[in-house]
Amino acid sequence: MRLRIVTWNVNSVRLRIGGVKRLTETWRPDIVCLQETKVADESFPQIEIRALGYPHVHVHGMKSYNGVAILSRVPLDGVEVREWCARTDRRHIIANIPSPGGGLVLHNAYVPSGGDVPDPEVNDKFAHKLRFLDEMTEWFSAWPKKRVRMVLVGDLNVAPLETDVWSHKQLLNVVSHTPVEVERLGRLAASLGWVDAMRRFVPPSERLYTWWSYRARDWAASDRGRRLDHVWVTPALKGALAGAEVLRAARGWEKPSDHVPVCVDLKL
DNA sequence: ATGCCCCATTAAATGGGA
Repeated sequence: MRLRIVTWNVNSVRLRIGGVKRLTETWRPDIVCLQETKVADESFPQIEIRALGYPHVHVHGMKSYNGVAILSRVPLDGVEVREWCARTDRRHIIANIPSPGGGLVLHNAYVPSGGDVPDPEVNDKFAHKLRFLDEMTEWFSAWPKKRVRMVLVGDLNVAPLETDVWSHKQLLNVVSHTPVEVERLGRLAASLGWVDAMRRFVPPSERLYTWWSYRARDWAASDRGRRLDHVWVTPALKGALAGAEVLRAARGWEKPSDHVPVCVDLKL
């Protein structure tokens, strides 16, 4: 069976219903993971989303900030949420996807952006980001390494490779691409031997972005992007990877998010 | 300088994004 999962930082789900519709018509994903929904659970646009063909909607949101959601064509079970860094800021939702040969565990996460100054001593937001990554690393390290079949998607807010940013040199001291964050993300990846699905299909020698600032006069012409959104799978699923794609065109849609959707196909 | 916009709150500013 083919399983297509999409992840998208929508930057307000209520403002992006049209974008979600267009995305689902373009790619026909089985499951859509959203971040930055920016809406309390009781105000989530359930009816509009269900009408797009996703009757199974699991939300974990709050007013104004953060928030994650999983939209699915198929029923999911074991839905859980996790909070990190002793906060309740709604950044992680987990579900089991039934599949032949045992289910998959799906993680949908939104890592803190980290503010402006890349120094945890003077910037609490950056300290929060590093602690968030460290706590996730510790938690994933406790899972059984060999057999676990898991997918981690979301806005990890770190662009790890030199080709994940428009200028490695100019972004070395800019939050999202600093060596300390890249190292922390590397430790998270090592916790379970996570495989970077996007880079299995787009070689590390090629530039690849999923985010372009709203502030650029012409995002496409300047093309100063970063790859902040990721799809990772555990080694047990590496052989199931059948494709990955970035919907770059979505950045040019009416009322765009500053992030674009990323798609992965698994052959199970 | 990369860039000075977008989103949610609430009613003109402010906080957050990255």
